Amino acid sequence: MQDFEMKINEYLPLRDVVFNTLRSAILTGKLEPGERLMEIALANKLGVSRTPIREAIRKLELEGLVIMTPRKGAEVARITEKDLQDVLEVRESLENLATELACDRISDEEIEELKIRNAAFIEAIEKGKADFSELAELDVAFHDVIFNASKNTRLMQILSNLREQMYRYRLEYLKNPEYYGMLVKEHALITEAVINRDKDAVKQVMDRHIMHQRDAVLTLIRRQEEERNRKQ
Amino acid sequence: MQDFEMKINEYLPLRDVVFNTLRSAILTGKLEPGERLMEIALANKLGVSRTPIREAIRKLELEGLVIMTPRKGAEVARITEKDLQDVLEVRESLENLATELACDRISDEEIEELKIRNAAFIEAIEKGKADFSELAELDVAFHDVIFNASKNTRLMQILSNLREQMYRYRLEYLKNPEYYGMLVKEHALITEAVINRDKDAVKQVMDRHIMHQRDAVLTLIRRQEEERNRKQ
DNA sequence: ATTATGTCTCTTGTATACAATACCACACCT
DNA sequence: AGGTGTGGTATTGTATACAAGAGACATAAT
Repeated sequence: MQDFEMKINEYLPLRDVVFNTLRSAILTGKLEPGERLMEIALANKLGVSRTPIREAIRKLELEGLVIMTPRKGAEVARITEKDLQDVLEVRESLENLATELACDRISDEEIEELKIRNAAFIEAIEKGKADFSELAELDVAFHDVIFNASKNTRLMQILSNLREQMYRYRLEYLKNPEYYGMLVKEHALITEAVINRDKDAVKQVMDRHIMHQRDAVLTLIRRQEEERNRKQ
Repeated sequence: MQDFEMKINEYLPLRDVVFNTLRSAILTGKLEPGERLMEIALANKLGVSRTPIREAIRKLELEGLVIMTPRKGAEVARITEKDLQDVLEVRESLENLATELACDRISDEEIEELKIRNAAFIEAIEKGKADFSELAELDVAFHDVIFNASKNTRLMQILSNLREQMYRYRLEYLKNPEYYGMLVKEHALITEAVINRDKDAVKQVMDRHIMHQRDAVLTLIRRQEEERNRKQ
């Protein structure tokens, strides 16, 4: 268990603070897959009682980030290749839906926003200054504009959840500059297609975008798998 | 607050029993939208302490069935027409995905299962004996075969969640015999198309199936809305 | 040697006690 | 009359206490 700390936010209940803390610790790998989440240990570490810890774990459980076995406790969910494949299959379908809806429903302000985010992402990549998590955030911001433009709350919620499930892997993926050119080009095409409200074009490029991400992530997880096997 | 009781299951933690109890009370309307969920009251009613109640509420919160306002408490989420529209939009896309995947991946045993479920549903409708919730269950069982055949765990999970969000409305919808003929026909077509692994046909009929359901549910919720307005 | 059993400890599950906050009612002031 | 303040009460938030189950280890029986 790597170190992680709580950001204390005066007006958020402790359980939510704990929830956010644990969540991001899991997503960034500070809590490793398979690691047990022991209430007392976490409570001491974060300086609170077991109650908020437990309530936070309940939420993580429902989100699928931790697995509970009754009377045994919680552990960080292990993500298998199959899990990722499943997530990617659903994302492919829903990102498409979101982008098509965005074509119909995006407002002029949102179009401006999209242009700005796109430019920011490109700039960050080309200047090569941003670190990977900043890059990830810029990427998220770009796609969020499209999600929001779909005007479908439920869709946005499901998609951001699916995206978070893959956060770890996406981060690794953004560390590999070999993909940058492709990413920039695809974002540009997506932006253009959405602005023109051209659903066919959007579908094409979005399919490719997700497919590339899929390939990259799967390559990555397979490599990790191999390493793990070699270690044994 | 209508009456509802806990099914006591020896080896499930109380929090999960409470969670399931509250959840189905919400979905079937025994707990009405906007109703406050007060911990002590619920705890007394269900004969447990506040702790399991609170943990159940945390999960319902994440699922979107209750809305929390810090230091004020939880209330049953109000479902607007917009919410339903959003859910239906996502379902449309995902049911399609599931059925297409099922075409590729369905096994011979599952095909047999599908035929059986289809026949059972048709029989129940034609004999007119089953009550509405039985009918709903048979319908669910039919669609579940397809979900399972998609072999995508995440997809199955999201879809059954979305379906549950609409449970109330679907039940009303099944009370109206005017839809029965259409339902039976569509199920038959879906079965046939999946068996033939004919994705194009499947997409067509599934689109129609969901569209019809969408229209029915939206008509319904609008009628309810009017009634509510008349009452005031 | 292996399996069964019992005890000890660690951890979770549940209940309860205590703290803090929000809401409501009533009175008071303007 | 209307707004504002103040206290009391109801409800949530958090901590802790107690109960019970699961795992580990040791010991005894076969």
